[in-house]
Amino acid sequence: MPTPYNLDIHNNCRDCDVRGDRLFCNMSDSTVSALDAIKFTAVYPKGSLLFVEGEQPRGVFILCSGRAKLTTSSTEGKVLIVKIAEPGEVLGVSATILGKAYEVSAETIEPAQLNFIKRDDFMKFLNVEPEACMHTAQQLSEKYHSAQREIRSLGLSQTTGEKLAKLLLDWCDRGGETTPKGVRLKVLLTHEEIAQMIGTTRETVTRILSDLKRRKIIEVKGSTVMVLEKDALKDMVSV
Amino acid sequence: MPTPYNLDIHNNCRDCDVRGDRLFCNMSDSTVSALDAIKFTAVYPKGSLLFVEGEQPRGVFILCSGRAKLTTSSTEGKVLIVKIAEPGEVLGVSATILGKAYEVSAETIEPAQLNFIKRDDFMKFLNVEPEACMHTAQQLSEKYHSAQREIRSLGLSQTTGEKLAKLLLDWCDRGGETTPKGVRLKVLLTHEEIAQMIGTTRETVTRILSDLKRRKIIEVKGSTVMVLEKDALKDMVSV
DNA sequence: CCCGGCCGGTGACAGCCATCACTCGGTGTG
DNA sequence: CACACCGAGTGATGGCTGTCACCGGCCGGG
Repeated sequence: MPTPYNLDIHNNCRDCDVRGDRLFCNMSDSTVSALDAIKFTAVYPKGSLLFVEGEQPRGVFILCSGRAKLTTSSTEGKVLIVKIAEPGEVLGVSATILGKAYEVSAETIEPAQLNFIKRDDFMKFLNVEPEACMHTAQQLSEKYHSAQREIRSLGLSQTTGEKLAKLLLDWCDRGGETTPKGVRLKVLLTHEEIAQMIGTTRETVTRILSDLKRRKIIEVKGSTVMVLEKDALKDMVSV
Repeated sequence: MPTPYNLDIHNNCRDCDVRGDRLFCNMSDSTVSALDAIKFTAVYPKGSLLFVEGEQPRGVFILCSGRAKLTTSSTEGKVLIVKIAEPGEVLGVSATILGKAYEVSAETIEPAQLNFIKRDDFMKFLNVEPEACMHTAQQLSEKYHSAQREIRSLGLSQTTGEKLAKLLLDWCDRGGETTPKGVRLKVLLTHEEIAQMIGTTRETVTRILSDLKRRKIIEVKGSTVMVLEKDALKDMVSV
């Protein structure tokens, strides 16, 4: 049976076949059943705004499949992509727990399935299910960890080239496909979005990528980037 | 009776008179007693290294009194002060929970009292005491929240002046003493350290502060800074 | 088929700021 | 008292990169 957006939909967390791979969802049957009872599953198209920076927290979203970008922006309209969230992550936890406004905005960049849990239900869930609370603490630790990496990269990089090199290396470690020639990456972001990830402008990204091409460190064909000289990238990075 | 470093030492968390004010420590008597059983209290002089970035996590430190700076540094030796931790904060939680290396270094900048809890004990504590787990999740949420603020400031600020203005405004909201003339701040950091907080150089900090003085936005006398025109600072900030 | 919009590529230019190199005053120490 | 050391202040300079401007290619829609 075809499903919307060609997603493999799991209506029931208990029977979810990828549950074991997910840091948060990997909990005992009884806890997951409790989760099933309070969650609302929905499939969102690309570009859906899940929540907006500054908004009072309505609850949390568990990203079952698809990816979402977390952004923050200045009053001048400049946008910073804080993170690309992957399946398994829980979005909006910290704001929900603290009862403070969401500190970032979340927007799907692919069709995505999400489980929404209302704030009250989620808090009760944490209080009643110690295992859930523990997994939430882990999830938050992961978030803090990756936020620290971001801070390091933004604060310590000397040049924009360094930040971009670091980003490419990150991608190599994450979704890279290693080939004899080098690491092949699928980059589904525009130069504009890459710029927003490292806090610079589109033109600068274009220029640095051109430079890397000229120096035969990378090759670009459409949306695939082939990293030929990973070591050369590493040499550019001091963070 | 005089105590080392003139600190008011609490050997016993249960009888601690500031417990109620502390996000983490504000727990039921039974939970706090369990905490008392596994903690090691010690007083550290200024400049003590509690843990170092990259080190495997030994456990967590609860900051009872005094402040500590959390730093991260590049291979080139450039240092970024990620945060000044205040009493009540728990340091090293995320690394301890994940079992990954500490992502920052922690160093006391004043004489400080800390409770150390070994990793195994802490993890058991979280598993056995749901209330502790909940408070840890809150603590982590706070940490994530402040990390996000840092990311915003580092990534979205257009100029160094903007970052410094934002830092001054932060200080006004935190420890500022409001007077008819403006907000009086005690700045116990050197220009060098301020530079490390906003990812710039000492010279630039000196220059920007001089500029603010010339424009009569601030006055500096020794280690006290008087903010005369808070609004002027706000105008400099778009983040 | 043409047109508009989005994305990528490039050049010119100015401005911010990191770097280097001094100076100066205060503090502590031998 | 001389000296070292640290923090602060300042000038000169060069390079990175943000900004503005324009062009070309691609794609989808009328």
